[in-house]
Amino acid sequence: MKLIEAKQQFISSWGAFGTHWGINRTMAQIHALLLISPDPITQDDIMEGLNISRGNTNMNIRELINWGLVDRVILPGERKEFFIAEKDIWKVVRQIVKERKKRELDPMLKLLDQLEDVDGDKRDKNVKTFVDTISGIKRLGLQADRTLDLMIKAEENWFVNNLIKLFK
Amino acid sequence: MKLIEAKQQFISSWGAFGTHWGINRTMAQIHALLLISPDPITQDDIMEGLNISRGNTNMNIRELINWGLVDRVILPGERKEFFIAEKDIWKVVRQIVKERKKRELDPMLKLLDQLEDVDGDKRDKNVKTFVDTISGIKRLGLQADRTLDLMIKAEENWFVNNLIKLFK
DNA sequence: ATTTATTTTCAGTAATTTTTGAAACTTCAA
DNA sequence: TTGAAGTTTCAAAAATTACTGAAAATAAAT
Repeated sequence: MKLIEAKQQFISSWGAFGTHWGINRTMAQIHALLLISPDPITQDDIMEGLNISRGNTNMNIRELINWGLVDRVILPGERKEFFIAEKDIWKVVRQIVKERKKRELDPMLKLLDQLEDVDGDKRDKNVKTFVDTISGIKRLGLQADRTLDLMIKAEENWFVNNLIKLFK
Repeated sequence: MKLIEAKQQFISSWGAFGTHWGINRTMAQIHALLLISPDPITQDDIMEGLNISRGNTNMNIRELINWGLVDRVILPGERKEFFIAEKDIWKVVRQIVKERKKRELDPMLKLLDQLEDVDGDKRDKNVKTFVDTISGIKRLGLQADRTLDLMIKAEENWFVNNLIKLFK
């Protein structure tokens, strides 16, 4: 397969993949393009590479920067801004885990705390089922929380090697 | 907080949560409603509980059944079909992991295999960056694949206890 | 067989999300 | 300052995704 063709394929698939995980297609595609670009590139490069508008490009780059996956770089002598993605995929994953945990898991746990102490008699099976469900989810959530925290701190090899040892 | 209010809150939040993970809002809400229902319920119960149409209800129940999260049950003497959700949240998570792995991770790994042997000289930095990116993702994907396979097979306590030990 | 209850399908509609592009804003060099 | 280059914003349009409801299909009862 030719490089140009493979790049297209990768960008397109990465975009489709993103949509299955609640990430918008264009954002994932910009990320893909940056991942396979050896050097920093500009907004115009991205617009051209993906055939998208300036506004769309700008918004999604900003979002990628917010997620901590992309950095703005200023090249000496250049007027335009350039962008570059973190290439170490393990760091990328840790960064995504960190952000999603903060944005989703933490608020969910807070909510579950409130829901857990609903009024009513636990002998009422409606109350019991509700409380049991909420408690079960909370317990799982707390475990995920702890595990992910440790994962975020861990070094790739340390984590992976241990997992391999553990499961072998 | 009153039970009825807490139920509403849970259903609504579970729906919102789902949308962040590529699951459609209604499907997640139906799942939530079933999780907190002590006894099996009918399509009409769901329609009424969530204020949605028959068609929508039917489609999303079918989807939940496909995901292995909900079962159809026939009650003796009843004409209508009833539905019930798996209540053990650890089983639910394993089932979701299993399905998403099959639907998303496996195809992605297959694609990466193809993309990895792109034509061209690795001394060309465009080729090198591309291949390195693809290889990095593939390596991570393979590790995730193995780990998740073991997780799917594992018992809750076994897995969690080991992780806790590992990270302490 | 016919009627009645229930489930499924799907074309059309509605809601939501994403994208565009032009105007406003900012930055910097002359 | 002024203006050219570059960036950001956001209302409107387009695209995508989800939902409705009535008709068709299926299943059970008489």
